[in-house]
Amino acid sequence: MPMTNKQIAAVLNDIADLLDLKGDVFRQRAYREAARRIDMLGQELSELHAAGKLGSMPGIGKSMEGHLVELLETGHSQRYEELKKEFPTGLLELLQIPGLGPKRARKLYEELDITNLTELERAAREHRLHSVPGFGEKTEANILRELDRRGKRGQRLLLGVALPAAEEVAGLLRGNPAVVYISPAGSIRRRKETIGDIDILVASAQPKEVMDAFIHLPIVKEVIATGITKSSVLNQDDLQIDLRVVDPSTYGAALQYFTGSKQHNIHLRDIAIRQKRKVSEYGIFEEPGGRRLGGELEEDIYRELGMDMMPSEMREDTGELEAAMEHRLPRLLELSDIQGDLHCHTDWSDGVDPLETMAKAARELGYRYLAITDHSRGLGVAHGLSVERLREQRRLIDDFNRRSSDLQLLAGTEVNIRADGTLDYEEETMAEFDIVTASVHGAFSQDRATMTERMVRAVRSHYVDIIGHPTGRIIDTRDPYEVDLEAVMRECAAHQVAMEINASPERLDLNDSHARQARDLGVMISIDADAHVAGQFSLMRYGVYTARRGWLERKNVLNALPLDELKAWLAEKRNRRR
DNA sequence: GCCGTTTTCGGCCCGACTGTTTTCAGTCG
Repeated sequence: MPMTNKQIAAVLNDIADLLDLKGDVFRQRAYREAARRIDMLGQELSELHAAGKLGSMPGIGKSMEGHLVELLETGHSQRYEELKKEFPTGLLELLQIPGLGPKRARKLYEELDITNLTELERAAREHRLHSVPGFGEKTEANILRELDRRGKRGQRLLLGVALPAAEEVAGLLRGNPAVVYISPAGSIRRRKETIGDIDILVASAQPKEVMDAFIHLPIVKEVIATGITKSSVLNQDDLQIDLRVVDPSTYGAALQYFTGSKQHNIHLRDIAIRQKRKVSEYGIFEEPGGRRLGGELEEDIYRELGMDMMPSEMREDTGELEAAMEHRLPRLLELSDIQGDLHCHTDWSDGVDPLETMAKAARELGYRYLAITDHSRGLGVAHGLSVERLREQRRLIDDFNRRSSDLQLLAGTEVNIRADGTLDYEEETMAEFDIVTASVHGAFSQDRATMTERMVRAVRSHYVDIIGHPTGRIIDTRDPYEVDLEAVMRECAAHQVAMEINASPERLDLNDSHARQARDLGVMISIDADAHVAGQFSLMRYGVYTARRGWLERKNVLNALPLDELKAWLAEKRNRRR
């Protein structure tokens, strides 16, 4: 069993930390960059290796390729083992304390023989730290405070929690006359699936007034810090929200900078240097001389470098800067392109609302179609539908469609993919549905080969239109099951089966990089809210964000098709069956 | 260790803040 990407990235990051302790800054950066690339990769390294394509990855040169091959084939790295002999491994824990970097961690090791967090805490409590040159009273107190906060700190926030909180604040401040521009920034603006900090950027010539309004908002429970350029508060849900104020003349440059990602900015500035330009959060400048070329608008930065402006979701340094330079950025899917939702549940299975209520909510969103896809009979916990109840529900759907001119309901199912890859209804029942989503709901712990075979079998059944939440992950709660996703994708492409981006913020499954891989392999994507109550249709936007992060265009998305084209797609598939 | 519209050698983002400093190193985002 070869190491997974996550495991390999963890080893490379450890090596980077160890190199950092040695003071080998640039080599450290190379390892960290390789780890980052691997972490974001849409497919397993072992597959790339098997295909002989490891060396073609950007940021991976001859040496790194050698390390990766060694890790994949032997499960360990000689370089790593040697480095670990130079420093006690507990020293790496110290680097996780904010304010403690490689230089000072090493100093603590050399001067006080501190080799792990426990020893650090003891030394700090005994006030031994400030005997080390460069460590004073405050540093010691800060380290103690951070040690104390450790453990209490929660996980990263889901975008589905962070974005509404940021939008609420932005909405409340937008009407303030001192506010010229306002926008959430950082990973929220890039619509990453999880968020570290909630950052909001304001352009104003009267920062005092903005800060005053901010810290007195009704949603503010506690003011953590307040200054002229930056303030931090806790809202009623104990979420920390940071607000920065900049002068309107530098707003674009600041928004560009604070949106990131860090890698995107580093690469952007590197390109700027080659063009004898300098980019900072204050603008874009000519070098030498420093004449300012722009910066009030975000577009200024990209335009002055000869690039098209790219959506914030793309800014992860995965090729968007090159594409922008060559004027070949994709035209990303928009929420308004979505014509309907192909996956929802009613009170017939484990949903809350009746079918009529769900249909009404879909109509209010302007959808042209909605697939009713309750669970199949084998899923007892979710009140899966028997064949008799399916027939009954079908009559209800037909009846609705006779009365409705604007919204069409499709009679569907979210059929369970059993452990052996067979589907949960007989063939003659499967043949009656307008649309079929098939999903794995149990036996998650099968080995990789079994799970892959199981899903491939479902794809080949000829009755399945969409594979639902294809990896089964729940963010920060349940890992994806072991499966050769690329093999499943190839099968989907060959059999005209779409894959889902489940838009529920705790799923987002497929994720961004998988979605991009699916697109590259020619797999259609269906983006669905998987609503179990009418209000959840609005979660669709999170799926669209994920699709945009995966560079998806309208043509890649099944439910961006108008109803007649969707029906044609489904009919073509049904004709293939014969 | 990576990379190339100056370069196969010699670079590798930029600015702010903090705490410890008499002018700056370390850390962070």
